[in-house]
Amino acid sequence: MARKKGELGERHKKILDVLERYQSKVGYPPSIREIGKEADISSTSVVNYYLNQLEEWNYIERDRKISRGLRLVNPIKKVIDDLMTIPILGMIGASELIPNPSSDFGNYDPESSVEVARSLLPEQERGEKLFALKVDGESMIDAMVNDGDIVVMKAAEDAKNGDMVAVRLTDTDETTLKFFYRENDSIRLQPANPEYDPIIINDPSTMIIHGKVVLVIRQVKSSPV
Amino acid sequence: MARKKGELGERHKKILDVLERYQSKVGYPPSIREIGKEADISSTSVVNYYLNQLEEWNYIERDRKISRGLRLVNPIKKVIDDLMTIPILGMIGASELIPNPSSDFGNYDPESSVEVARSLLPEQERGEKLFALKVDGESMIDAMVNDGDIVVMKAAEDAKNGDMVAVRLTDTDETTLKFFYRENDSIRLQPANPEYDPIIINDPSTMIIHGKVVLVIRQVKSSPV
DNA sequence: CTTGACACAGAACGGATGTTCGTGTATATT
DNA sequence: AATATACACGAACATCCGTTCTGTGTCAAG
Repeated sequence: MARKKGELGERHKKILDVLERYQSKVGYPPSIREIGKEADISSTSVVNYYLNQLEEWNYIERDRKISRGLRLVNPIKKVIDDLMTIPILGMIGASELIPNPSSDFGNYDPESSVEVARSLLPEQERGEKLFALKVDGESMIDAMVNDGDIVVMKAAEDAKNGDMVAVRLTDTDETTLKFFYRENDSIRLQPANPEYDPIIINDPSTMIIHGKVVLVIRQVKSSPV
Repeated sequence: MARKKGELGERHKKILDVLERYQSKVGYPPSIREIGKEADISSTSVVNYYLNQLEEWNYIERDRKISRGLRLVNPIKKVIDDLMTIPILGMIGASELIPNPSSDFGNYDPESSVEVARSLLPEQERGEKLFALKVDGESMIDAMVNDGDIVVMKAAEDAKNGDMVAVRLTDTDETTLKFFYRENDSIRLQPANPEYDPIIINDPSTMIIHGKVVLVIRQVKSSPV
């Protein structure tokens, strides 16, 4: 054989190079004819021939019958994994309602979203659908969360022990952030600041869990005082 | 003039959202018919109509006559330069010394660094040389900063009113985070939590400013209690 | 010398996809 | 009322583009 199986020939490398440069320069993948032009291959079938091999060897992925339906396996994943855009769905405060996060994805607004490096998120939350809320007011001081802080959350109706959750207490009609503990016959909501006392819930129906807190971000600008 | 500048209709937002999701999920841009399907628009001409507007308003770029020949304007820049890797140079705690940040910046260690989206940082700090410290212990509760939090800072020897600074008090030998105010003949260090009292410094030589706090990040995993 | 695997080219086919046009419906403006 | 404008639909059209088929040349093994 002219080339050991699994090793890339000149044209394979050239095509991969074209793919990478084209994608990063133009913003979308090249067509077969464009690849041929860049890699000095006159026939579309030959380009197709090499693309099939590159796919088989797992250098690229192809979507059949789709124009420009191919992508590099490595770089794309990197780009996707690096940065997450998390929408800020609303405010959270003393007597503030949280908008339903499960409403469809019609809420695109570049003004109200935070970008977070995936590496900042806990391992198991990186693939989840997250949303963010901006803290309004100083009612969450016992959670060590300040006015203006951004709280990144995952929607949830239930929680495990030790999770920090956003809960709404229906009798006092307030929303707070607390650590969640299920005890014998009650639920203990523990503030992050040990100087504050926990809340004991005996009737679970007076408490609604909105979500689990994943990340708190405080952008320090200038003093509020 | 088609419309008031900067105002996006419902369908504009939806299309931008589809564009972003599709691109980041699939790896190449959607076709006009695919956009229509995702955004509940039945006619290709209507999708084309909105794409033309989005192009005119500089939200996207289009290459005519080319399949899937469109790209978002923002995300490309996002990938290139919107991620900062900030080194974690050490701990900050009750009696902990802060290593000199200007010493050796050369030791790149992926284990001890945080990646932060530039958009999270205040405008004027984005080009600066930043470093991060991990909070050790619960001595900064009055600054509403918890054990394990990551504090992103900029090195500084001086501060302006309203800045949050990391200061070391030489007489009590402790390092804390406080809002900085220069008053008549003294300096007032104000805790972020209003329930704590400020510290008044009469002798400036007993206080060393280590840096200015830019960002606080709290990764919520499980309860410390 | 065959044989067959491999690399390559060109052309033709047909589906995928961007573009254009005719039409319709609100709403505001004159 | 008449006109203009923004928004919307669907069909027809012209390309764009992936796929497939036929054919050529090379080279090593049988």
